[in-house]
Amino acid sequence: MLSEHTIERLSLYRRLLTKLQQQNQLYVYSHELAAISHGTAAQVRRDLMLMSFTGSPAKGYHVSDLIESIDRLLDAPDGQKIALVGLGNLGRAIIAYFHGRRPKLTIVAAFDTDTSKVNRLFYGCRCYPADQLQSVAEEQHINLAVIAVPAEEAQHVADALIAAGVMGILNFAPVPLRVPQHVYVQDIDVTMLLEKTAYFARSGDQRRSKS
Amino acid sequence: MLSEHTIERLSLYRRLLTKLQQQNQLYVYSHELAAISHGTAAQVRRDLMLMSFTGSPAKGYHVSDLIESIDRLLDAPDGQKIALVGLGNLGRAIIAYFHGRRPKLTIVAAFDTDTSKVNRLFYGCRCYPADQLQSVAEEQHINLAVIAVPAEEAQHVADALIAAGVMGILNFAPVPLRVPQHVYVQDIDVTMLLEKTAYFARSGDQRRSKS
DNA sequence: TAGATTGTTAATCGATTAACAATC
DNA sequence: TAGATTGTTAATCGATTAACAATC
Repeated sequence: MLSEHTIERLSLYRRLLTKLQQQNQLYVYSHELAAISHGTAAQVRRDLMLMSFTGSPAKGYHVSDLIESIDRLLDAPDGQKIALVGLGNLGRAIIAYFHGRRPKLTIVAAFDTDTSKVNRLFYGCRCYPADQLQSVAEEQHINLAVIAVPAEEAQHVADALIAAGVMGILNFAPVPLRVPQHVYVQDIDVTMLLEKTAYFARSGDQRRSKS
Repeated sequence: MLSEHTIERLSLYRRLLTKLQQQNQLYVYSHELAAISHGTAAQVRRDLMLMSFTGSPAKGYHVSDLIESIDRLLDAPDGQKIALVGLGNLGRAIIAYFHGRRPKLTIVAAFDTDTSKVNRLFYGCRCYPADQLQSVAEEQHINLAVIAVPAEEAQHVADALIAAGVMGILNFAPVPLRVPQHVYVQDIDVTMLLEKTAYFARSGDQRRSKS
């Protein structure tokens, strides 16, 4: 099927396409799309070919048709519900950022152990006590989660989420989660990425990374 | 030189090694280190070989020697100074998290446009007005930066940082920064990664990612 | 010794890049 | 038509994995 890299780039293309659509630009060339992923025109053409989307040599690709195609691939028709675990600074940043941003991806429940946060609303999203994680996630048919808790709690949280039926996890905790094969985990390890940036800033390497 | 993937894994190995050292474990086998990067023992051996670090078939690798070796590679002898631009929820999460965590990587200055934040201390780090970004970064010989501002401001911020001599940027803003070749940019695009997680959660793909 | 692990090379795998006829 | 871009295949590149003699 489609590789991780291709999916990443399609997500970026869609972001640019949406902006172009707002500017009423009808068509786009592969080299224009290439900029947003720091890629090449050939790569864009290959990505779109993989999803069987075709353009014309004269005009390029039709913007809104392409958005529709990417939507069909990336979005679940009925949307996907997300649980956010951990309402510290990071958790609040995430809930604030995603509020109303991607209609097909909605944070429907937040969880924290802090009783001063429990039962309050954060950007329209209710905070539940952490010990109701599994039951609430199960009831609401949540299938995605963002883990923004300290490292020590992450595995425990992941276990509860998976028991509740969660299939994908965005994990900010700097620990390698042990999960069954059918669960997809995307780690975001800020410390590691900062250390890498520090290294390449010194070594003068000119490569760049998208993650 | 060493690839990005290798540097990423060395950072993770060091994290595990530090924990083992605290537990007074003297030696470690490659297959133990492999777990933290979701990698294989062969990969660990190859990574360590690339940095000319050797172990013994009987005991494995010497924990504190290996930490020292990785330190020598990843850390600048005198440390590196970091500027944090943007003190919203995300910025505060970052400054709180890194406070006292990695001695060789210190956030020495924060910047924000919000006058209610300016001149206050955040975890011992002073917040300067955003328009002093270039002058302060230059004076303090800052060579790394974390960008945690809205997308529209990110390019402007990056330009000022680079003019001040910054060589590496950890960029949370969802825009492709245009930078000169000698500057290393590590993007952390949470929206894109969440969309990818949503896709693979549905498609049942069992791969996993470290970023 | 026997057995597990190491260092290192060769084979495999997958993604990117180059190339080019076909198209508008 | 002339020129730029497309779809698609082949070549290149780099990283991972497999293999195995040497080592403790």
